[in-house]
Amino acid sequence: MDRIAGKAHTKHYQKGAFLFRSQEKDDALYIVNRGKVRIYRLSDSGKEQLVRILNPGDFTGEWTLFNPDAVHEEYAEATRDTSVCMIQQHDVQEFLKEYPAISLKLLGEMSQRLEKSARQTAQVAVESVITRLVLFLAENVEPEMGNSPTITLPMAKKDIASYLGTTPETISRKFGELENEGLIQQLSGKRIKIQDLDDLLLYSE
Amino acid sequence: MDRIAGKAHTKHYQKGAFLFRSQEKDDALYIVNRGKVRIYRLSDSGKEQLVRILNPGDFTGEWTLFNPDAVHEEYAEATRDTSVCMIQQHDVQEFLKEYPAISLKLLGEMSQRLEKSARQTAQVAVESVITRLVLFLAENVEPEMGNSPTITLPMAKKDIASYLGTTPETISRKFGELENEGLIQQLSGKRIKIQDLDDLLLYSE
DNA sequence: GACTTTTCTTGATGAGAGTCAATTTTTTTG
DNA sequence: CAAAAAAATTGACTCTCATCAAGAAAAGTC
Repeated sequence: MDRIAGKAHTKHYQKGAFLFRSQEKDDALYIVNRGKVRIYRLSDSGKEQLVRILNPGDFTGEWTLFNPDAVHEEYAEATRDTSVCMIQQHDVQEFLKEYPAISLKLLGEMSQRLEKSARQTAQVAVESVITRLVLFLAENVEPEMGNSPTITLPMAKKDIASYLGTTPETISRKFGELENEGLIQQLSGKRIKIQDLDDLLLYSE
Repeated sequence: MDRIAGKAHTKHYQKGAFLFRSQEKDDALYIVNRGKVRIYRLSDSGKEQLVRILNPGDFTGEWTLFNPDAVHEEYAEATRDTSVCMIQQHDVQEFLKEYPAISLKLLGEMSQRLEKSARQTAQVAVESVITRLVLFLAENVEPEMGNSPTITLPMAKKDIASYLGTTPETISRKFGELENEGLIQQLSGKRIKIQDLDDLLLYSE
């Protein structure tokens, strides 16, 4: 373990700085220590699609890691002051050869991410916006509480819009619709009260 | 290598048979030997979204492999007579521990698939159908030829529709549109002639 | 706390794409 | 090769959602 620790660098990024940009050559693995990082893509026409948000403990960069020659197409932007642990491709490969069990862990993580991505593709492709929003809310309820939970949106509404492949205007209207139907209540800030989770899920058809 | 060969079973599926269905407990890795397999998902409302098509050499089942307890949400259907090599979760894990280099290969494959999935999500989310179709065609040109290539559609148009998150009717219309614009010619069967690849790509805005 | 900036909301309008239905073409099968 | 099944096409209609614009609210900054 010390071997790899010796190869890792800690880097700090201010809010708004990029860990990497699309098309840039880069072959490091980034593990977030502190802060928050948005991973997104840009279409030809300049519209962005949020891929995911990295919180402490999350990592990115596995693409270039195992496909060193190819360019990647994502942007990684620190949305607040962030520190990351950065390990070069070569060192990671060495490390994985030495500790095969880690590869299995990594494969597990990757397959989860793949599953999530496939699910998101399917949702964006075939579900209406209201359904996507409901499913998004359902995925983000804190598991603790019962059937009438209060949730905290994990990102700004404009980011939810981007993540769900729609616009802030539409998201705003859909939240309004859910509130009119008595299914949710928008409390202050990012807090949302769900009246009845089952009812909410039933609404998405 | 013999160790794993001993653990593998060969199974045959007739056209229309399922290797597995959504929600079914299953923890095997499937490697396609011969034939063709459609991997797809169903929305609540019953609409399907094609995730990918497996040809000989391709594999699936990695999800349950590394997340044995979770249920998967995909359907794997043989679209012609198919034979697969099937290996149980436990045996794969043993095998990977014994040959760590394979894990690295697998990680490479998974990260490519993840990249492709993310790209597809982004496209379905923010691009118009005509743009998605053009990008799909561009991705499927055989690399050999110059700027006026002939391509063979890798799947039925209805599957392209499903893959691109739209309907057969719309795909049919968009192909017609491209043909009217003089950008492509639909030859017999699944063969398409592209007049000028650059022009085609420029059209997608 | 006042100012600036970003995010969110609301309205009006239009276009892209889905749905339903009927026909034609292609592919499959015995 | 003929019959059956599946896939593709075309037309008419509808509707969800994006866009543009303008104002309100919230968050961040000095």
